[in-house]
Amino acid sequence: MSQRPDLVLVDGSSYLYRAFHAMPPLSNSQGQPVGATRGILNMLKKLFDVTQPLEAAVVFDAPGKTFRDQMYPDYKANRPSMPDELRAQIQPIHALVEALGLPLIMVPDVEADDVIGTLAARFAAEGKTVLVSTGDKDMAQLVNERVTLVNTMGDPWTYMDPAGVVEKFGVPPERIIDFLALVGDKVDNVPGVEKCGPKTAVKWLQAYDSLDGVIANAADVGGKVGENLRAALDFLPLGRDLVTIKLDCEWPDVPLRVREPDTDALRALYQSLEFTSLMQTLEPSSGSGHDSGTAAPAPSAPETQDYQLIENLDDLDTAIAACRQAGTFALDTETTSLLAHQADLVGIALSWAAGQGVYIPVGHQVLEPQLTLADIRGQLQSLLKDPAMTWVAQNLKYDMRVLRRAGFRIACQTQDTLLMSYALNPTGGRHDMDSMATRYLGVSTTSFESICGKGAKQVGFETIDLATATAYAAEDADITLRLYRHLSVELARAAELKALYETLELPLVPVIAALEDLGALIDPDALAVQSAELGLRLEQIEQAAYELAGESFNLGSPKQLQAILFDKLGLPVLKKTPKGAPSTNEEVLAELAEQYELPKLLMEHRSLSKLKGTYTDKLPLAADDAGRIHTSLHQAVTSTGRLSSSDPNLQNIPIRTEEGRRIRAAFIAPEGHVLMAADYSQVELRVMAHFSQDPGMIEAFRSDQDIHSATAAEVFGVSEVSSEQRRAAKAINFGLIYGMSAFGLARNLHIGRGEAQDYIDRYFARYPGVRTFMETTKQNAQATGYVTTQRGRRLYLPDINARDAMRKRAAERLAINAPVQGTAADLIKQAMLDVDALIQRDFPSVRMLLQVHDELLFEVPAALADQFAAALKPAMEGVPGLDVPLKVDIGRGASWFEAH
DNA sequence: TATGTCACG
DNA sequence: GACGTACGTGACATAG
Repeated sequence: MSQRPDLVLVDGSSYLYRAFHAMPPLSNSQGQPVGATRGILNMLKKLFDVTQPLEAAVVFDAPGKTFRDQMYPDYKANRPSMPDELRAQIQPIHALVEALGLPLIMVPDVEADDVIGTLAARFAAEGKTVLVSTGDKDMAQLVNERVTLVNTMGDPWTYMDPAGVVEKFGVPPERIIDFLALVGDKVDNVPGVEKCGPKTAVKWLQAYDSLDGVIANAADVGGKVGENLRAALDFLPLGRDLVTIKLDCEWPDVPLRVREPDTDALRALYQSLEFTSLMQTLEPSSGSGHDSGTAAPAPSAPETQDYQLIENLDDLDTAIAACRQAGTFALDTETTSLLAHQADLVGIALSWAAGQGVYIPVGHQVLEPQLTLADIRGQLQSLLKDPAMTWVAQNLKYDMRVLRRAGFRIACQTQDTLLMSYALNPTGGRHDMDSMATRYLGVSTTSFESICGKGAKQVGFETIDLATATAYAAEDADITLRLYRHLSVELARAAELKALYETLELPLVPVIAALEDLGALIDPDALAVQSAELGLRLEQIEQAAYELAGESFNLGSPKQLQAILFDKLGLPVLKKTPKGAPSTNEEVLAELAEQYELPKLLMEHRSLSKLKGTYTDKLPLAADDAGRIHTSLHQAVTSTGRLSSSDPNLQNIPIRTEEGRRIRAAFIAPEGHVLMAADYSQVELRVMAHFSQDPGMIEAFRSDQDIHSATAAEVFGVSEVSSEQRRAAKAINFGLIYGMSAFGLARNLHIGRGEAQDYIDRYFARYPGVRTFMETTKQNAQATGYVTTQRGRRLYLPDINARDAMRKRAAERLAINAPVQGTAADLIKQAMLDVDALIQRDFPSVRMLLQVHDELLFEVPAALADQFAAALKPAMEGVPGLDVPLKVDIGRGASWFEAH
């Protein structure tokens, strides 16, 4: 074929297998198989170099069954399932195709052949020339004077036009279907006529013109093969249908124009695949940037958007079937509330292919007709309970809670783009869908605010008209699926981050969802009593303060306070805020309180008004009718891997002061239950011991010593440790975890800098492994740009090589702290999974209630308390990973206060 | 919305 | 020689 074709179609699925078997089993340094990827990449580059078409498509089989399986249950029945080494290469290959600027097409329910046939027929009908690149002989049926095949696997390439088909098969293209039906196809498990090979088939077709002719004259055919032919007569029409390539598939009308390659995306892919020789073929990077682990967004090539409103059961069936065929689908719920425990379903959006999505309204308060939840329940449930299906969500926990609340059971596989992004780079940007669409896909999305307004004027999604709702919701599902495809490729490039996501973060979602659903039970009356008492005391303090100040003022206003303390009363300014104003924080007030009366009152006022304003007044307002508070535990917020809690924050309930502990006493166990608290003892220091491998520190934990006393004995060289020495050692141990300086330690302990430096020197002399750990950690961070936890969680530190010394030192402190804090977070997350499994297996009546960084809180039936405690302790202490033992302290009681 | 402060680990 | 100096969160009140 000498002239340039108008359209080039690539049979990706055929090449996938051929490249896989043709190439040696290459893998890169990560153990990732890359042989087929390399083969297909080379083939595509050469093919498009030579042919230079304006339009093209690389077509792959969509996952799942096809219409042929419906026609013939044994279709492809003896084909072994795809080898794992090949399956692992599919996503990278798809990503490469897109990065090369080639349109990638997969259509559910049909095979790649059918899509190719349909496109070839369509273009040929318009008078355009088509080149089909395939290794599959069945494709010969597509050949005509405008459609040519090329097999690029051999050298030289072999082209097949109509004359070539006759030459190769002995029959013209329009007889190929008949030919294949007679011969059969072993690979696809389509039987033909027993003992009828190509020779016989050609002979018969020449004699009787067509398959119909052969069938009509079957009685005349002699010999054993004739008997076989007559035996096959019933099957032959079906066989013919099976080998016939569809020319009229439905498919997403995506543009087939060949785009410029996306060099940034290619570079990222080549790098991760370790195709280093190909890196040099790319132009220099356009971005200035520091690579913090995420590839630059792909070019925002215009995507067609096919978003449909589902108004009847037929359309619903079609959409559900498409999801089922695809096997992987995005589902996004629209609801009446951001609070999952009071969110009712308003609608469901689904997407099963890029650019496609549907919206199924079930609870809009509009006049337009819509289905009801009852109408869709069966179909949706069948999808969600099917372990062969994969549901992709953005913030899975929310949608999971909403659907469970609506009565659905979730038993399918799940994925969460929020957590994928977080695992890839916790500080790489926000992980909400709009931010991720911009960052990863280079597309901007319709924001919820632009649909529903914001602030006080915001309206519920249930009031939105169906067309607007469809455009918004279907896009959400579409983008979620596209993000999933993108993030899957990125995660495939970093095995340990993939494992972190798959084995820790994702399995934790249902555990946290259940814990949020349960909610912590409080005693609102006790809090109300405390509020009233605090109110009285605060008033007394205010009156006393006004007298001392000589005027009344707002004690809660740092600004007014500054004026009174420093301007009016002339107290010394001990410290300034970052903005340069005189500070009135607790540390300052405490020092001033040694000499003056007013600061002491202010400290008490601050403390009590905090308790009242944040806890005793507010917590009762957050409780539901049953008196339970459903906090949100965020899994993708912190830089280190910890959870965070909000609305309300239950991870900062007071404990350090007596008045504060009264608030804990208002968190109670329900009738017949106890609250059980299980704390990891000194977990961060144990992590430090593990990382540093310091013999002294490890020994202290292995022999279960009081670590602060042990540290004091070592540092101060005494056998009897005074309480003052222990306090100092404790401050050093904590400072250690934070990346302390002599200045910080001095301030904390109220000692001189020299003395603090002396402590630090002595500490490092006794625990030299710790100093080594700190130095190597910093060096590693400087070399790689990030630090890691025991489970491979990564924190990027862009400032680690900063010129600005202050920023550099701040990054160095993070380099030390993040692996420690983050590893502790990894450990307790694993503990949550293990304990959840324990509960499901042996203690189904026990409920996990809260996680507070190193503590888990449970509601336990009183009768089971002993048994559960006995099982809980080894479960938590048994979390693997450290070279020092973990220790768990367990307490229980009628309230959280008593459990401690 | 920014700031200062303080509750927790 | 000066500079700024311990990690991670979320909520509240004030003030602009």
